[in-house]
Amino acid sequence: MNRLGHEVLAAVLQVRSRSLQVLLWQRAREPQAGHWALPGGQLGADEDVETSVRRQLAEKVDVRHLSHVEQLAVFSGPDRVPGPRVIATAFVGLVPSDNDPVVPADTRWFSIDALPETAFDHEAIILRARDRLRNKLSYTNLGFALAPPAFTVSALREIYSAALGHRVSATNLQRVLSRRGQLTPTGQTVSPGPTGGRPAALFRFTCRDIRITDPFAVLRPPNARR
Amino acid sequence: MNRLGHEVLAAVLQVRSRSLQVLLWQRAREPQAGHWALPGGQLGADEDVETSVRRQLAEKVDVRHLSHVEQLAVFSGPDRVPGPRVIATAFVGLVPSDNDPVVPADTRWFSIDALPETAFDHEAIILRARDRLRNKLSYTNLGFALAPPAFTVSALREIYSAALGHRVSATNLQRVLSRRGQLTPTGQTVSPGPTGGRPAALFRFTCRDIRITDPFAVLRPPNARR
DNA sequence: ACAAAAGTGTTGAGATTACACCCATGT
DNA sequence: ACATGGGTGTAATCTCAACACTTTTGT
Repeated sequence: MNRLGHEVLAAVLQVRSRSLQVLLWQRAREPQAGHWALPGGQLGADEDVETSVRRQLAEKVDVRHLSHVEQLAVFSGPDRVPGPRVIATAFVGLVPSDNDPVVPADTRWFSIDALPETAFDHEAIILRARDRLRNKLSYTNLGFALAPPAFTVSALREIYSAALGHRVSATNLQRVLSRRGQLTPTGQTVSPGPTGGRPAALFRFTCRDIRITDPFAVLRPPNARR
Repeated sequence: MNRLGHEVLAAVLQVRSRSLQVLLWQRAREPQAGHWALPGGQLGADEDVETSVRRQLAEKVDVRHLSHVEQLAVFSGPDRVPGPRVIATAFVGLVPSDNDPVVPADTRWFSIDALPETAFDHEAIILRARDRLRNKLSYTNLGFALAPPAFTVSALREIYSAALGHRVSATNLQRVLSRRGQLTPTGQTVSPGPTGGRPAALFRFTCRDIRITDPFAVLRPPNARR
């Protein structure tokens, strides 16, 4: 049987400083020393790819910060890395924006809009991960994975704006998520800053497991009223 | 380096006799002789997974019949097949419903609602493929991959009904697809059957490359009217 | 004429954006 | 009082399902 190397890679995304950022580490050795790479590593003998990626990520970030992990795609070009062939299963990982996990010295966050020189095919993986996130923010409750446990609508607006790459209206964001039952008020409020203003109510996501909240409006079964 | 077997598998789907069917072949040898399996095979040394799956499928169906092929997911449980470990990259393949490709003697179409005894984890792959197709029919133009080059709205309704698993109204199907610009009239009509009726107009899909036709209605950029 | 199948008109429900307006707090 | 940020009311727009109605054919 033809036997091949197999690695898992993760694009770990977080909204930091109002921009969508990805966690990368700088390669110390050839090939491509100095280039920035996605965390990951070789698939172990007794683990599936999901288990493996969580194990590999533990070397870069405290896995307890990861609010969501999902498969993205296989990258399998015969020459995607130099040397012996390695197939990669790529993942998206998400970290809520209030966390600031400790990361190793060779590891940094980069805004996806200003990536450094990346290794191999990792830039393509990062962009695919970003697109996946943007799509799922629209039709699932995936916001829970980017938001802190409790938040104001303004704070949530910042997160969505950064992740989607365009302005989001706080008014309408609250209404859309509320209608879908995604937001639950905690009952608490936050006192306004020194400049005044009405105290903001704190919310949390009703459900912290991914689910489709916007079943596609078209071509739905007859008489399937929500 | 840890080296593993890697195979590609495809759930080739087609609407036949008003039901969504999948192409399976019957295993002649152990393990699981007699069970029905997805077409596929070992990844070659100099091909990526997309290339490989098309090559493997050529042994079962004339590849020219395939209107669309896309990655589905990686299946990587360490014991998903007996013997040495093999990781599978699974695909969805689609065949337009007017084709009846010649298939080998050990190969048959099965309705997804009445699967035979399947091999390994292939049933899970088939069901994932079905769900992927159903979702994409709603928010992309993927219907083109199931429909013949030209068709009446009734014929298209049959195809969508079979693929989605529920009744679809011809009236509303035509309106939704037309509004999205997916349908182009050919100008031709089909003469009615012996029972009479108005002649049906023939349509074709405007575009035969997959694209998202229903950009998610929510959380779209400000002032982005279509 | 009548039945059959195709296609159009129309209505009502629901969702979403944009924007005006009201609310609660700090200075 | 007034500025500031938070939150609600509401109108205009779109989309879609349902169903009545019209059109075009064969018998």
